[in-house]
Amino acid sequence: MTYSTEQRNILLTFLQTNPDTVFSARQIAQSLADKNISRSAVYRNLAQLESAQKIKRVAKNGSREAFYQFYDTQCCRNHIHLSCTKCGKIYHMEGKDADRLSQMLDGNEGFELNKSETVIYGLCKECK
Amino acid sequence: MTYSTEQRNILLTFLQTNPDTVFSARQIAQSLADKNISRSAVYRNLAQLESAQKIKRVAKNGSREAFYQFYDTQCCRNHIHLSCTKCGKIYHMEGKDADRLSQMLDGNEGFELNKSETVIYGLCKECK
DNA sequence: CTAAGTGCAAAATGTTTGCATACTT
DNA sequence: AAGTATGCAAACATTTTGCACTTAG
Repeated sequence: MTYSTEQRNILLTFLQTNPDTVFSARQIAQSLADKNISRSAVYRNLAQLESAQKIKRVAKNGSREAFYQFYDTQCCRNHIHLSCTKCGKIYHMEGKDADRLSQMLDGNEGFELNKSETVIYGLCKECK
Repeated sequence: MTYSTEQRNILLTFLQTNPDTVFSARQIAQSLADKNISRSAVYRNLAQLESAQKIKRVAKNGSREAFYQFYDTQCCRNHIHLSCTKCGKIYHMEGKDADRLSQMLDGNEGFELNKSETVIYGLCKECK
């Protein structure tokens, strides 16, 4: 069994409040510096929440830190994430478009897209 | 000016010989253990070759290591990389298909794809 | 000869772990 | 009471750096 602890809730609430931003563990720890949570609790809970699929870990290209974002199973399943390299915002590609993309890869290259692993990078409407 | 050194050539040759595989710095250092190149030269040359755009650094999802692969400017410009999560091979999505994908993102979401930053994950024809 | 690169060991960075203590159920 | 989580400090893995020495141009 996993307990509901103050620290876990602090962490999840923080990520939940910023669902469309990707944070490094360090940024998270920093943002919660005034809260009652230690560095190791941050790391352990990030790992715990990830395997509970409440948050998602993403690799970021220039950095060797681990990055995390809130992951709403309801909302994010079957979505493809578009990440703006300028403003850092995450966009969710809707079902029909996502399916078209998936079908296109499957048809032309015989490649079966893994939607939850893939992040597409570029510039969003606002930034370009 | 940058010099052509034995160590730099060892490194580049190794990656060039395995153009469709992604290696961590550690794996590279290990594979070159019998060659005349130190750990720091591996790291410094990986960085140097990356900024010279002869190799490409990619983030991999589970790991906090840096990964690198050979990057042929001639061949890889304008390609989208498809990475098989099972066998690890990299596939290059050809011009016409890549353009269709790019246009589709631009049209439906107003998102301008960055081809060289994006890696699409999934299962290749052979592995699925 | 000069600028750039090398190897080594030490430092820095980001993350994980052992352990005694505290909290949840 | 039992099982789980916490905080701290120490350990760890990967990468970077300082420095004296070597090599390419």
